[in-house]
Amino acid sequence: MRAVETILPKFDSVFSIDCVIFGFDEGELKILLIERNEEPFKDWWALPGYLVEQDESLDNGAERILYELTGLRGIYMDQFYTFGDVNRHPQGRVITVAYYAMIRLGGNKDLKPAPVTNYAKKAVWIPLNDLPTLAFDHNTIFNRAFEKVRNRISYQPIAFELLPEKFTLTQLQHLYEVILNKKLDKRNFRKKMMNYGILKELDEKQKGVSYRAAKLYKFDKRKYARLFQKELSFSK
Amino acid sequence: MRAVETILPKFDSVFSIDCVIFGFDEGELKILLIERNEEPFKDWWALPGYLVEQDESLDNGAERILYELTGLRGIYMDQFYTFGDVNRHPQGRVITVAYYAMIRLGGNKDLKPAPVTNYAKKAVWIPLNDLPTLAFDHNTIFNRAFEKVRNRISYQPIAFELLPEKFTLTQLQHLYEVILNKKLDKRNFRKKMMNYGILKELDEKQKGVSYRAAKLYKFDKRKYARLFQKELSFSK
DNA sequence: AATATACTGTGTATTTTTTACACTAAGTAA
DNA sequence: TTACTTAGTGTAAAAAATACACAGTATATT
Repeated sequence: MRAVETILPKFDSVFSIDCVIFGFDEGELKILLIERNEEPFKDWWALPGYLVEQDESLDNGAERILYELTGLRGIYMDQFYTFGDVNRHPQGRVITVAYYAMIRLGGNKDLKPAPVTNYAKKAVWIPLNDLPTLAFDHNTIFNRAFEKVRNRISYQPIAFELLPEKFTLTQLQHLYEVILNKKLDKRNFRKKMMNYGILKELDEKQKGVSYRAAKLYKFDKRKYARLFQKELSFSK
Repeated sequence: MRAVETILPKFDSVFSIDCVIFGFDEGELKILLIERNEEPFKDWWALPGYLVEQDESLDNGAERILYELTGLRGIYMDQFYTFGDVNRHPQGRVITVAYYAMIRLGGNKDLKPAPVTNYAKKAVWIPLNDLPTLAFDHNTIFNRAFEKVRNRISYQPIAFELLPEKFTLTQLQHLYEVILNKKLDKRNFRKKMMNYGILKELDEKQKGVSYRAAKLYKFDKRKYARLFQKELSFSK
């Protein structure tokens, strides 16, 4: 990068990041919403998001926002679209870069219940079916994120982040069914999942159920990473 | 959208759009580069792109920039990623929203040779293999765009925009081979393409070749649009 | 101890899709 | 007429996706 002539104006941008954070709990898909504590849209429900600091990259900003609301770090986040309609923000031109993330609810010990920030009064997990009208264009942003996730899960196993560390195949299948909104065939589902080669069978069984306990599985991160190397390819 | 309390500050953002514009000519993939006429990076090669106006949406900005450089309107452009590293722009915090587009070279009568703008001295089609070092982080942006295109074309027929209106199957195959950087099997390729059901066979043949002329085909936009409805789906 | 309950875990046959592979036909140029 | 160059075509084999049903096992109940 070259030295800047001092004559050039200095730019100071204002833009935001919004995060669609998916969680899965009690058989339901949820997203994390905040109740805003600032104008505009004070007291409205909104996606977690905020203006980006001058000295943080987009990815870092997304991580920070997630951290402030959940206490979690190091979660994989995917930047999926940038929204920039002229009137999307009442205070002027504010474009927003949108990310989605998936985190496990239920048994995540690091997950804080309350936000570590003051632009949100509170943060709450809301089932997808009960989404209220959101501030700004956040409903649009959510819809796009969900569409992206639904699409992607059809050919890439991205949903593991939503499950507890140890899970049964039935739980995994149920998660898929909720995301895709359709019933799947048990045997074919298992065949497909095992074929991905990213599940590790544990010597352990489900506990606390009043019927035959299922085997537990773990998600093998190393093999998962390798899977992503060999990309889709056109036939010869 | 609610009325804004006058007490709130007014935001004025500065951000840019950069376009990776693919063309295909004489069997080669090219992209459109400009030679910059402004600081910073005056005289450097760069992706066509500029600061976005306060009153235009992202998509409109992308369209405008394409128009200013090529004289073309109504070209499909896909927003694929937003780049926001802290130091990517020497004048301060300027994030850039990146789009790619595909347009037909060779026989496109509306395609102007020279830019209709003054931030670029000239605009030139450069073969992908000869790309120079570009201004800002534009090499990174290009790489990501190309990766996206390569990936996407493996399962969606997005390359038609690059060909002349009437084309032979061999030309189409050649285009695929260049993008994917591998040889494809002629019979299998034809089978697959015909199966998409978006090609219309014309009662017309190639002209001016010194060997048996091939049938010409046209791309059927209506069927193409319909194809996109039925999305990828997980097996039952 | 017997029985009811509820979910686990498994295999095979069929269909569809993908892949591999090579020669004749048609037009042009000499 | 012949040589040259590309067009155009089919089939068999392999791989992947789909459809489909029942016995096994842990727990709870009586």
